[in-house]
Amino acid sequence: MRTSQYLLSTLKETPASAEVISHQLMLRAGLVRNLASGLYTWLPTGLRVLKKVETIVREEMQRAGSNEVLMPMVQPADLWEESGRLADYGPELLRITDRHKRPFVLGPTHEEVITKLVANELSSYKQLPLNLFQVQTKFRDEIRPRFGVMRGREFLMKDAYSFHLDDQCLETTYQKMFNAYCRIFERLELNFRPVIADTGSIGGEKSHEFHVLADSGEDDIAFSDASDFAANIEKAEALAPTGERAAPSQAIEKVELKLERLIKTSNLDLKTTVKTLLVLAEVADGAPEKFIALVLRGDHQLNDIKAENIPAIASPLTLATDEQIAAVANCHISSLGPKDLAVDVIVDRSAAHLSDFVCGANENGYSYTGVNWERDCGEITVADIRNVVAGDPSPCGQGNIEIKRGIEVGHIFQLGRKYAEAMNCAVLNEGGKNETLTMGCYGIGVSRIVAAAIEQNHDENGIKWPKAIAPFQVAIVPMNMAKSARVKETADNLYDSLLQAGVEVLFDDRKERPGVMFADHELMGTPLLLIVGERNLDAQQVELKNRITGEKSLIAIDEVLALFN
RNA sequence: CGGUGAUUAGCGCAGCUUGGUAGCGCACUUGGUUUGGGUCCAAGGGGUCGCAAGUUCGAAUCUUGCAUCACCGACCA
Repeated sequence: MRTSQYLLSTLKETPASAEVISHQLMLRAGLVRNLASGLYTWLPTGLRVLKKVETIVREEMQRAGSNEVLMPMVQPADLWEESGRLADYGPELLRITDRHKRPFVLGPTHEEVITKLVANELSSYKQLPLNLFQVQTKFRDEIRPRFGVMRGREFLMKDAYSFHLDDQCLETTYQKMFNAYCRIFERLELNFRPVIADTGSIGGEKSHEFHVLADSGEDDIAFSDASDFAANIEKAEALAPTGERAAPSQAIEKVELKLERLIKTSNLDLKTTVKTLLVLAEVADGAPEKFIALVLRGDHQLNDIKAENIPAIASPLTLATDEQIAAVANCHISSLGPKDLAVDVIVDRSAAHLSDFVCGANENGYSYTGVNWERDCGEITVADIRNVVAGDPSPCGQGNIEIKRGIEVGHIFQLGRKYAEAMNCAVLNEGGKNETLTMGCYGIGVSRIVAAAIEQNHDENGIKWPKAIAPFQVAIVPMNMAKSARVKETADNLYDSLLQAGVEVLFDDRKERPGVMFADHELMGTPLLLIVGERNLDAQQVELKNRITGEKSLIAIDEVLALFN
């Protein structure tokens, strides 16, 4: 490709709307342009990268035995009615109506369509297992699209679905997909981790997320520093502290200071205090509202998901209002404490390990010191309700927890029979009986990967593409071609021979100063530059510059082709 | 959806307090100059100042409403 025929569209200045580095660079390097909130046009350079990611994903899915299909983006709302998700999915599902007033949705995912398809196509267990995938545009009407294509409303996704008669077969495919995903992210040269995940609203038993590690990521991931263990922070178990709890050594004492003041004035370690939260309890329909107290060590944070998973606690988790707290404990939230509280108390494992601790006295402006659980607070329930923090022992039993930010680029689930049951997806088994299938589903955010790759591979001059997804393999940058016939001839010849050899080459034939060309190619992240100048032509050489390492070397013109074999 | 802020040329911004017919830098066009790291000089094109209503002799500027965009939060395979 010659730049004179190409839409380069680089920008010197950073558009004000771009927050994260990948979004800034994607705009500056001319990869995408914004159309409306969460909607992007892919320009030629961006599309080249997107297609390369897509190709790698496709190749590895096919290698793992998945068949490519293509399903409509527009789906009849009836299907969603059938699965029960029309009501569940909420406003993220964009609903539309056709000219006959029939309701449709823009597909945010394709479980319904694929399950319906398979229900119609399969009739015998002999056709199983079956694995189908597509690369398709999805639409989710995100509450807050941000970070460019990282969280757009319309995005490109590879989604695969597998169908099985039994759980063991599903497990085998799940493992296969797990391995295929690892291969994909290795080929993309991304620093990634598979992470144990919450199955969330989609349901099912087993699930892994694949995260690209980057500070700008939206998810917190807990790692072991001594093993492969990694889990979404929502899912990472906080183990009970080891060893015996120390015996009470202090007498309980009431002091006239708010807990907050007490911590400040007497240099109290937060780890020797507990904080108390009041949340709604789960009650039968029609029963009066009831509350439960949750107690955490002062330095720890409540994990909403763990709390919600406790049956006694109302889901979604709802914190009591100031008025409700006053009604229960006759004090402000800052003076709540577990002693003599008129509601059930659930204590986090770490808080439960404390002795002689400090807490609120359920009386405005007063606290207790030297508190001990059984002696002063009576019966308590202990549970894991906090977020893990760096330094906690890893739940895998080896090493300690480390926390990093990640960008979720892949997610694999064992779905189970939820959709197959709803859509009546069954085959005849060996005994001639109808049997409902079990399913897996496996997603990869193709467009998000482009952004994630930039987050991990850039410097102050621009993008540093991994070789496998660079828009061009090499750019020819001629020095003062307009004045030098020799430079022009050499560059032309190099371009022709590289093109013929099937190399993706960008020939910068603009009448620009060298600095402008260098800056543009560095911004776009082309891995190799071939610099053709008078300086080296007498020796029949051109300069080769590596974008990643910054290394420059001279190379004989007739050896250039050999670089790309 | 709540909180905050923004909306003036393709991009980045000033002008608004104190109303008087719109400006700077980059980009773009033309000519010259320069040519191994974003040259320099000159001339030029481009804006119903987000939309609507109101106040006023007169509104980018003041008032009201609406829309869009972004940030923080809640939400999220």
